Amino acid sequence: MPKLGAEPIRRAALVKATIETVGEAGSLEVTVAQIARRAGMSSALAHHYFGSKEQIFLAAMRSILTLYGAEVRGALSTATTAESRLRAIVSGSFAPGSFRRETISAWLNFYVLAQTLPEAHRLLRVYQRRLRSNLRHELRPLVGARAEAVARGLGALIDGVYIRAALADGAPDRAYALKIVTEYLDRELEVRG
Amino acid sequence: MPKLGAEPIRRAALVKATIETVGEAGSLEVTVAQIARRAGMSSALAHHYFGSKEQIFLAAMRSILTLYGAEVRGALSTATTAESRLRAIVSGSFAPGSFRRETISAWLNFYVLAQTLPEAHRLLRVYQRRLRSNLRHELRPLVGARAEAVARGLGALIDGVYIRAALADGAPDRAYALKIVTEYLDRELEVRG
DNA sequence: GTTTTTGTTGATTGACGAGTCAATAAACTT
DNA sequence: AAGTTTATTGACTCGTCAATCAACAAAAAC
Repeated sequence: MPKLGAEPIRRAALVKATIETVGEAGSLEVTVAQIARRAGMSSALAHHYFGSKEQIFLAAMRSILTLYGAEVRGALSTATTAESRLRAIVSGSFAPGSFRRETISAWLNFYVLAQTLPEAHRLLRVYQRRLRSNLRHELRPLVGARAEAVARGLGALIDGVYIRAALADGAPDRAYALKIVTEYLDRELEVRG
Repeated sequence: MPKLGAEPIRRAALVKATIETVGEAGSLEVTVAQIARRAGMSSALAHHYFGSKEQIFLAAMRSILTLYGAEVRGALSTATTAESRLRAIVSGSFAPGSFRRETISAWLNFYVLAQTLPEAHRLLRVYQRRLRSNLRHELRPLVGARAEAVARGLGALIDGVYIRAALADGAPDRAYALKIVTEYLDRELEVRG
């Protein structure tokens, strides 16, 4: 029953299934067969399109990072002032598309993958650098020389809130996560003297 | 060559080897044989003392959390005022005994383990609750009603700084990690009006 | 000095899983 | 209609690894 032009559809289905499977299992120790079954195909086909399990994981990770980037860009698109752009980056980081149970769990696992797989490591570094650079850029006019430090702190705090959400039971509380990070930002933006 | 009273020595050696092996591999996908070899014994003996790989991991995780707790308590022992105690908890969190490359990497992996293993989950929750409760207690006289929120923020930030250190290349920079968290604390402790 | 307890391992079992391959089938090409 | 390309899978290979077991060794107990 070969429909032509199946490749992109199959690849997308596998990426989606990978995130779901890893997220649900809470572990990278999932089999290609499990992923393939969830994506509605044989494991042989998964290997046919991706070549190896490693490549499947990398594609899934790229997908997560791409989605994340898109959500931040989306949030940024309506913001004009430095402060509103800053807040857009933060709230974009917790957009409902990314801040989901399985996505967070998959994210955590990909973090671990980056310890082993150089390409995964590279991907994560690119994301981190871009985030920090964006934050720094908007922070400069607001906190001057402290921009670098605040950008790093914000980045770390976002990661921390993420992984804590991975461990919490029940659905991740978006408003609550946002509140923690926003309050940090508020403190830093307060005029002091 | 059976030396008597070997059990506690063997167990300790296995726990140490587990942390090192997981830390170096950057993954939980290490074999019992690898761990046992590093600890200088056969894999059969590792199974003899721990029963299963799962139990070995749990013992290693308990060890990490115990060490962490001890370092925080140690730092606390010399502090008297609320603020100095608060700072002791923070700097204790980055004590050189805990804030090591392999320990951090192992920590991250155990975080993942907590997604799968209920007992690991429980252990992590106990640690988180205790940390938050300690922080809240010292924060109360300093920031009043904000104590709860600040305690949560600090906890998340510490975790975030930890996992970022796991990804950084080179030795983890203790002073730098401490600086990020300390500055957060400084902002929160500033008198505002 | 024999029995029991504690320590220890090599060899084996049994399961599982990544990746390959040969075969089949439907579409497109000429 | 014959040939080519794309899609698809069941069956198989080969390696790996957790866990078990039988056997051996030394100390303790009796």
